[in-house]
Amino acid sequence: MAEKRLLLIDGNSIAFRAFYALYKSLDRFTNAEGLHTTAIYGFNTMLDTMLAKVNPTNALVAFDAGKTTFRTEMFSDYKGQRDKTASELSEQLPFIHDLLAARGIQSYELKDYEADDIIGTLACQADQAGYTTTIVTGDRDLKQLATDQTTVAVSKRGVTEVDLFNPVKIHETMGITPIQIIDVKALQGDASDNYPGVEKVGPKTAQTLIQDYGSVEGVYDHLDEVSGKKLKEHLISGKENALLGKKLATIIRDAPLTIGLEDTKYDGIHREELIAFYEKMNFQSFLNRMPMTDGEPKPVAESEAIKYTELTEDNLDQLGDLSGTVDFYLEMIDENYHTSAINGFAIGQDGHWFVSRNASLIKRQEIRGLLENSEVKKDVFDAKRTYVGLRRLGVDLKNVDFDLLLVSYLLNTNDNSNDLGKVAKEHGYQQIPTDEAVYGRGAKREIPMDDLVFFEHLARKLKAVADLRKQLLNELDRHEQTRLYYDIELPIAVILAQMEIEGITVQAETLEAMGSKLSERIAELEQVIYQEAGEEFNIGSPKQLGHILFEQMGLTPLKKTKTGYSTSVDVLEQLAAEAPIVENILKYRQITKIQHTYVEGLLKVISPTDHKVHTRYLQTLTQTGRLSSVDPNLQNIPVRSDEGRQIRQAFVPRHKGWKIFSSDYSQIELRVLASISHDQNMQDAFKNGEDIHAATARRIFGLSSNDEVTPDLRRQAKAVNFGIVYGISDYGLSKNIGISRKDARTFIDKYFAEYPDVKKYTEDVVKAAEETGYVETIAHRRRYLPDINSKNFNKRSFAERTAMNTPIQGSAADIIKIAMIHMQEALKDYQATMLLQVHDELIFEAPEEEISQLEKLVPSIMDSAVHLDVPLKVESHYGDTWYDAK
DNA sequence: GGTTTGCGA
DNA sequence: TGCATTCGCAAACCA
Repeated sequence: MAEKRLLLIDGNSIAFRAFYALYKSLDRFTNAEGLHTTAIYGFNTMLDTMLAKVNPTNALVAFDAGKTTFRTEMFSDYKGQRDKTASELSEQLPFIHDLLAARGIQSYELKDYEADDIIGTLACQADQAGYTTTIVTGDRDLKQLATDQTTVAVSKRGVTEVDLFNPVKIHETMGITPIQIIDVKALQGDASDNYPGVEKVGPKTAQTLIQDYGSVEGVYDHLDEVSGKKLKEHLISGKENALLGKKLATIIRDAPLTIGLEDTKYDGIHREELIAFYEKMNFQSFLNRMPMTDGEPKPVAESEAIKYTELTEDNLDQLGDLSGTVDFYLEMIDENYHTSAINGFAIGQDGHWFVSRNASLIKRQEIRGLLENSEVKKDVFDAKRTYVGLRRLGVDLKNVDFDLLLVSYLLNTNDNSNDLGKVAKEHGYQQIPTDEAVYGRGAKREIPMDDLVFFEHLARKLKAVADLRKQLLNELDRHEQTRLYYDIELPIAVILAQMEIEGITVQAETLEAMGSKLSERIAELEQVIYQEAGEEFNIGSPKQLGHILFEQMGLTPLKKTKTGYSTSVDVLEQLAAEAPIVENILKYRQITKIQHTYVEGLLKVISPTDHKVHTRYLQTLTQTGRLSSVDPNLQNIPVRSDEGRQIRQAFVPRHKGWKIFSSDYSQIELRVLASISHDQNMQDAFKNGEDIHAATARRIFGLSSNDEVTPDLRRQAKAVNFGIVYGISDYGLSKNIGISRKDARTFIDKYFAEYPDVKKYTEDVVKAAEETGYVETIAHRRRYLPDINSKNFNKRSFAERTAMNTPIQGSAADIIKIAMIHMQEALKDYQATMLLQVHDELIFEAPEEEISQLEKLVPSIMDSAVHLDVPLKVESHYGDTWYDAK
């Protein structure tokens, strides 16, 4: 038989605790209508914690039913001292009831009784029925309800931390049984409930008396044995109070409840209702955590049966009825859609789902006609993937309208799974299992042999896309992200697909020649290092290297990692003077990095058919809106050291006589900062075409206009500029430019003094994040920061830095995406082709005769992509290889 | 699969 | 008091 676990919550007491726990944040926690939400928020936090802890089968929250109870009947001053409940709290109580309803938790109150009595009665019934019960309260008096099966959890300062009491614990701490708590309280009285008890008898005396005589009655039966003349007198005169106190303090265990245990069944949240409630309360962090609340027993929706038709050569005519908006899904088992097998597809609309393993059917006019028809809207999951896959079949997908993956990413960058089933579940849709569940994972991942399994999964995927369309597009609209989606992200998906398919030519011979030379150097360095170490070891193993350097050779370990000594560059650089081996290790690291990651790595991914590499840009991954690049990553090809930079010599135009042409934004992030902060001083520097780092150096080092800005001062100012963008600390800055922490603090203070509106921006954006739970870019790209109000310093600080950085980095990402869209349109008249994007840089290949036009065209499009308060500056370079485009 | 290291903006 | 600049990808090592 299943275990029965009952969770009983003292509603008023917890609401009260929650309210005062967040009292200091009262003004920060309000919803759009100005309702304070501290108690609701705290209450919900407690629910999350306790539900996870108890995993109850039954739950109930008890409330007090108004001012008068049988206790006030008995003693008119009962609780008479209490201040009126703060209006900021009482206004929240109705919403706590709504919250409970949405969470599927029964709430209950009973006229003339307090919450305690409801809890006492149910706990008593539960004990008899064999439940394990947990009572959550802020009121220590409820400890009297503890039994072997019932634990009382009393919340500590906050609402999530609790002290647990069972009879054993109570005996250990007070030397009495739970029931005797009533007697102790009767003697000592209760200031908050406003009854007096016996004069001069406090907790200590009361406890000792009850330990000795068992109960109030016991004390009076043995009054002559009580030591202390005064005490005896007080006891005699206070007898009536003591007996009254006992009645008041006793929690009723047989209240006339109109419900029973069978009414407390807990089956998990009402998802839609709860989402709506969170939205109304502006509880972004809870919204973000919705998918993660796996600890709760969610109703596992029995998937409804789904009907579908297998498409064959012979029934393609059935697609003739499709019009308007068509749902389409292309299945490719491997992550890399440039090379993956194409395993099948699904197409249909409005309950008519067609599936097939035979991808070549897509080329048939009945299907191709729909996909290529720009009058027919298409709904898909992952537009870019679908474009590339279809292009491999010779089909040009047109007019994608709804991309479940892309919309889901824009709505919440945290939910960035690529698995349709997972994404659907994030949005409360249960009718589709994950790919992992159907296809397996890792080495076992494969398309099911069984048609029934595979086809059903395809059909369900298609239905999920169709079913989620309306809900998600509405949400997009509520986020004011409709334009971001239709004007930026959907067009950029097409352009990225084109760039990926085009690829960039990489000369294997060039890399191979470099590889041979590097191998020689590596072998030489190895010998020298072994010599210096006095033995052979694996230089690439941080563990073995640490052993050699710090144990064998006795160098000073400057930093430790989780697992041992750190041997990172900054450590080794500081040790370089101590032993010549260190320089050689640094060189060895640098060369092997180039060899393994770039020479060998790139050789592995050059396509043998076209001698190109075809990266994949991940459009729905980063938290800021940037792209990332994989297989290979073409956004981190070396450039800073010349040895690394030479890798770029292998990147060449696809035709002889063509050039590589590159344009990059100069200091785009600082310009964005100057614009969104409205800082006049920083804007002036950009408007006057000044070198921003030199200008900053002048300001923070207090140089006069004729003083020379030395390269070192400029370097330091540059570090401060970058630090500001990333949300700096004095510690980080001091480490970065090798100055004392105090000096770093001075620099930052001076910086904020010189750029006062930058300071204001950082404060404002954090404050806005605290209130709304998210930050936004200029194009309304949104990032939720669930940790922004965290009590954990680390988490909160990280969220604060992110709040400052994301609008800057993300707006820069918006800008270059807009530029790319304009660029691709303009290039229709040219042979030149856009090949790569590296965050603030676009790389093209073009015939030499177009170069002079590109030198005007590309910067003019890039710098007019958006209108900021400061000009955007673009620099261009070109050459025979990527290396030479400098 | 996690850790350390190092490449880019 | 603590902690201590953002966003990424990929390699080798090691359990």
